[in-house]
Amino acid sequence: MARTPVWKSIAIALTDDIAQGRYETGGKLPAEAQLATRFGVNRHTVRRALAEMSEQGLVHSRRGAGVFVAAKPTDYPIGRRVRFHQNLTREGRSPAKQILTLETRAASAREAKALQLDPGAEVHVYDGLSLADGQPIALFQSIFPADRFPGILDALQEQRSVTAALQKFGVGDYTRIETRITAKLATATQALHLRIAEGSPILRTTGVNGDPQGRPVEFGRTWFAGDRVTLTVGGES
Amino acid sequence: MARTPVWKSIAIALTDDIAQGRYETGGKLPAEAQLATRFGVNRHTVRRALAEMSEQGLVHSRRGAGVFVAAKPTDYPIGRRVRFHQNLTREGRSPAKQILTLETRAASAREAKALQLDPGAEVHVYDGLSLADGQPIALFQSIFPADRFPGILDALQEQRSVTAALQKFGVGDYTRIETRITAKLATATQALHLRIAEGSPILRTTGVNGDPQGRPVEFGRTWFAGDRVTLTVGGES
DNA sequence: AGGTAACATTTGTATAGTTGTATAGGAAAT
DNA sequence: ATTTCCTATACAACTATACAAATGTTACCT
Repeated sequence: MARTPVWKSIAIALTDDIAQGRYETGGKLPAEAQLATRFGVNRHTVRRALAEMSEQGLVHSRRGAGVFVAAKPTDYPIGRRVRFHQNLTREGRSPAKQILTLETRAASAREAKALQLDPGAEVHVYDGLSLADGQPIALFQSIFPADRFPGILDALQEQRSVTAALQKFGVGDYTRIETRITAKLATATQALHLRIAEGSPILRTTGVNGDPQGRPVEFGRTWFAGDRVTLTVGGES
Repeated sequence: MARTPVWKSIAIALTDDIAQGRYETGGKLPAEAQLATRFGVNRHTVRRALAEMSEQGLVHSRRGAGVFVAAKPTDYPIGRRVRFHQNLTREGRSPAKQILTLETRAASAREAKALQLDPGAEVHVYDGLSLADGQPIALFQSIFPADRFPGILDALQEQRSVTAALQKFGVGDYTRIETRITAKLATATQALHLRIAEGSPILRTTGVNGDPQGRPVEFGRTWFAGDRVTLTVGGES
């Protein structure tokens, strides 16, 4: 008779707790030490159970903070119009953006080409972090031509929304000109922001948005946490 | 596999930022709290990174003010001609002098001997602070024979430059007759002026400058902040 | 103009809590 | 005998929170 290991039954019990809604998604589980006394076992045994659940993507832990119930993977449509805020509210999730850095610098060759600028022209750069229900979803970098959008960084600082900021400059609508998607591994800093392990899979998309006249207005790069996002293509709306 | 600690990768990222010139030397870094949100970690983790960088002399912090990019150590040539202003402008740094006290008093035995004066003769004393890019570099004390340079204190008060002041009295050129260098620990008052910790290493130089005829015109003592200055000897120009 | 008081900002310090990792060893199943 | 499961302990790394201390800024009064 192969008895089920203790840790497995603990994992089942905790999984059930989550399913029953006793711990809400995104919420914190009791500390490992507390769970250990609750189940009357050593902390390591609880850890073994949590490791199993973590591997299944049910929970994720942050050193020093606690163990959290993982949110469901996000479906993120990549169509002609990509609007972060819209994408998430449609799914009933609460989006948020966090500014990491705002700076102005000379464009790299790659950036200048994408935006059809002279090499070395000035660009405004917006580095940020996208969150859904408080959980990091993606890192992004938005680059705008400085001469056409002077002071756009101030607008972004106030509202954080690219759509709203561009509207201030008379760009009421913009659509994707080009999108590329590749797979990468998370660097240390990326992993830090996205709260994933170093070396976890990352979806990187590179895209250029243009105004109705076809002039490029934004060159954007986005790094999605592969475990939390599913990109969907097609099915335009 | 020993993963690199989070604080280390932050220190590396910040060091790189400084090296890339994103934060100019002498300039202020974002507040610890801001850096913490930018890197998505707790403030203490940022502090750990800053502590490492501070130990390496890359930054220094002032409570209530901020964290500043430490200026690179200054190469200060001690040759036959020591000109503070020249030394720094050659390195592309902006020098400044700050007067602490100007007074006239009787020379001590040591001072009288160095200047070849009768014991108890009157001397003018110029206590001041040298700065590079706004950062304190050294405390100094310049002593002049009062009978030969009456009213030199007024000249110094106007221009603060020893070279210019001596020129007013017909000393167009002067060179080092003698220089001594020793190491000390900073006293409380010295530390205050130099903005270093009490007990930090201090380079003390004692020197006598003389006119072309070999007559001593100035007896000077300088206390350099050991962390910020490297004295270089030889390689006359 | 100058001083002063109040306030907000920022770094320094202390304490406690939480997860991550390493090591060592006992008990039970194969 | 060996392997797996679990316990026990200790320490490192990071978080969370609160408060102290120094600084810079601004408003206001004289």
